[in-house]
Amino acid sequence: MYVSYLLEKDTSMYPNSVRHPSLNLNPQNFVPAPPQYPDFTGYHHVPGITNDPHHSQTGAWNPAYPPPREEWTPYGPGTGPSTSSTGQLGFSPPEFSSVQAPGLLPSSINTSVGQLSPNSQRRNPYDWMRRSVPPSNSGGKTRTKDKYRVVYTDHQRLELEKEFHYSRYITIRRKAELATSLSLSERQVKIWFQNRRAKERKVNKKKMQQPQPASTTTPTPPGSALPGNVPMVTSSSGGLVSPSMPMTIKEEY
DNA sequence: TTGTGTTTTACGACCTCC
DNA sequence: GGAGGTCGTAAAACACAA
Repeated sequence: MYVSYLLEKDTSMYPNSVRHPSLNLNPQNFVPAPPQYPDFTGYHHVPGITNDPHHSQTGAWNPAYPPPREEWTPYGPGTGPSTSSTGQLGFSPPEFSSVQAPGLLPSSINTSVGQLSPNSQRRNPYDWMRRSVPPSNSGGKTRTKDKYRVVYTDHQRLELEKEFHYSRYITIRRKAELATSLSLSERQVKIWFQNRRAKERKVNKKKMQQPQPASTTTPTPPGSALPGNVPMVTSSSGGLVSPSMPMTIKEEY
């Protein structure tokens, strides 16, 4: 997905991440950084995701992530008409920098906007930014109603991806915070994580079925066979560890 | 423009854990 | 029993070739 490519690609965006080196490790093995939610007494998350340790600038995505995708030219100025609004919050690019929860995104994202991707021919590089978003409230949509599926804004997805990269399993507290800051419901956040894990498993599965080329340009994080770098604490990804036993992380508190 | 394949939200069924 | 996990699936949104 696009957002993850952004995350994976632009290491400068999240410099010095403390997360990734440990993604394949148990939190206990997480050396340099504080363990993943070792207990929430150690995780002082302040409203406004920014302050959060893992979102802080001490954290960068490990370059071990997959190489940039050519078409990935993120954060261009959304040109389309549609950057409009999300069901929950409007994050049209202009708003993006002004309205967004302070610090939700590194400033580099916003500042770099126009610089990336000159490329623009058959496909507007910013197309992905212009997702159509339901005009109004996303809540309350059901399958029985005409429009039951909302499209999350890129900002929402980015933040979710960031969180996902930090941990495949979100804590209750983080879920609440994220939901609040992204104007999503906790249920949506939960489901997003579930779907995201499913996607990751699917991708990993696919990769495992394909013969691995001898060399790739994709640096692989230590301990991880997968560029997507999945499995950290958890067991479930790609069946690397007993897929049948979802690891319920009863974190926090 | 349209047809088709893929991705993204959302849900239900079922399972495990507390 | 409730919360949250996976798995499978529906359907909207999207990408892209013809």
